[in-house]
Amino acid sequence: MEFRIDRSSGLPAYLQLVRQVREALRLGWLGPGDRLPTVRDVVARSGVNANTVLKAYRELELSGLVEARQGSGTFIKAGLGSTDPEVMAALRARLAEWVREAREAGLDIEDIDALVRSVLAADEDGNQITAGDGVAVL
Amino acid sequence: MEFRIDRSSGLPAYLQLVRQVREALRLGWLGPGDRLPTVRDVVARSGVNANTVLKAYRELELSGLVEARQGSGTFIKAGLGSTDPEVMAALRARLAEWVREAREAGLDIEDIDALVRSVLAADEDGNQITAGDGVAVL
DNA sequence: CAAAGTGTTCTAGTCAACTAAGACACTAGA
DNA sequence: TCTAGTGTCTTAGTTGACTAGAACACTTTG
Repeated sequence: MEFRIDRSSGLPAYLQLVRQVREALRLGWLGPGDRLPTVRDVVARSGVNANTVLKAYRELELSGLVEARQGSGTFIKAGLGSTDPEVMAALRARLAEWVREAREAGLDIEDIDALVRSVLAADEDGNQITAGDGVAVL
Repeated sequence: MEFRIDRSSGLPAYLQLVRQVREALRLGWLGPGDRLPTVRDVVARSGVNANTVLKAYRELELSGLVEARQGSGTFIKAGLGSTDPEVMAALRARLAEWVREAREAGLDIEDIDALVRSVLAADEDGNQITAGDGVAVL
């Protein structure tokens, strides 16, 4: 497991860590029994403070995804991704192809990002009732 | 132009505003001469403080995208999206189709999001030298 | 001119995120 | 048993995001 902390993104570091673990679980890169990098490991390599890492790990523990064993490490407790890895790989391949097409059409990363976000937002609106949960639409 | 402020996302409100204006420019929804919602408008509808909105608009102004005219409003100064609208629409349609497939395969929004992010991250790594710019890879 | 609507500034304060450095408690392995 | 590696806690402090409320400056319209 490798973390990427982007300090310029505006998103709090501990949330970036949480998100990345969750994503790794979604994608099947991590599964029950796997050990996360040690707190000191993350600290040493990213410069993030130990308390920040701890906060991320604690949040993951509270949501039941990991289990911290003092003296030994932090381990994945439950999985998240329920999708067949092969299906996942196929979808991934087709998405990668779409990205390639977009790039060939001259779009840069930000263009692609904007497009993706707008499509996902539209999809979310059409399929789920999320209004009210802290989301204001004006 | 409609803004969506998601207080639970962890991303500062003013950055959400900035991002949404930039995205609208990328997608061609906004162009030079268009007027952004007034500061008081955003305040009234979202509950965000005037200073927060102002901070977002100021950031957009600093990057040369909008122009604030005191007493009259804030207007788009320059465009961002350079891509042909038709090409954009085509790409959008194909992406929407991909999303539909993903949903049919049983993926939920978070699965899709994780997949998209990982593909985009891989793409970015392969095509651009972004190391060093505040991004730590561990 | 007057009024309404616009961006702008100010002061004061709260809260979350993060840093810093150290100490403690527990576990696994030599 | 000792030691290195682990998670955990404590205290103290800095910074940025945000809120609150008010006032000011300017433009447009009637």
